[in-house]
Amino acid sequence: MFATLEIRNGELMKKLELFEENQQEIASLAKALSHPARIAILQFLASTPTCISGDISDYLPLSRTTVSQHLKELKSMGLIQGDVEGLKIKYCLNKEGIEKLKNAFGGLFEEITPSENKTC
Amino acid sequence: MFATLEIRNGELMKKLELFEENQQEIASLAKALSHPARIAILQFLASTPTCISGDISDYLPLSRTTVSQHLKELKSMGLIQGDVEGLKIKYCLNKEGIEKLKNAFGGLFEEITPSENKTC
DNA sequence: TTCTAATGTCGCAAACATACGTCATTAATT
DNA sequence: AATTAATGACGTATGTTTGCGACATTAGAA
Repeated sequence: MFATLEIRNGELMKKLELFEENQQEIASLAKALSHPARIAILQFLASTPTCISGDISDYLPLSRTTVSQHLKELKSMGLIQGDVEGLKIKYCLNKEGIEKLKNAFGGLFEEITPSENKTC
Repeated sequence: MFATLEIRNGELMKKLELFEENQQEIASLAKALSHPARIAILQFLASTPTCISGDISDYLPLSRTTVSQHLKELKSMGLIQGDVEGLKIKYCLNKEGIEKLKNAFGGLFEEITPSENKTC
């Protein structure tokens, strides 16, 4: 369950890579949720009746450039999708990604439920 | 639901403070989970039959100092507790903290469930 | 009281994240 | 073809996180 030091290609692995796939996946997903702007974006996309085109930064206290970066991060984690439609881009939650997110955290939460009969 | 620019004490607020309490809380909890070492620590604490004293870094590919910092972070978010017992410290999951974590994410996950009948 | 072991704190360096202005690209409009 | 509007990419400044060795603190053992 817990990683030990390894060498690969004659080089020391990056510290992050010394953990399990499972641990890395959850950590990555958690990182995607670790900024209030990204939470706000997910909530906003969920709250609209259609996928959104147009400037999401109108709804956030951040510049368009910054929001664009947060969108990119959410997209790279598969939590949202952006479909090009002519000059505009329609942003939407990505069903599979959100499902993956829920499952990953669900699994973790089961794993880390403190047992009742633990002697401390 | 979405913050607008505000001034407080004549100073510009920190960007992070421009978001809702709710969004900030989830983001902070997510940040606590955003490193594989911290996931591994939570899993490890959950997996032991008693609370753990002794060097958790023995089980992780990181130095004692680094692990100590990760423990501090988890503790500051209330996810674990460390009870001093003489010279040793017994680390344990913190029931209330884990509960809070589950509720926060549970709430978010409900909120961001993509609706079936959305027109995209 | 001195020594030792368990643990935290400090300070640094390197890596990474955030925020944003400016520029590049491209689709539609004139 | 030239213009405009929507958007992403690039560069950069500033702040935050990570990782760790060296030092400090403290409880108990000798």
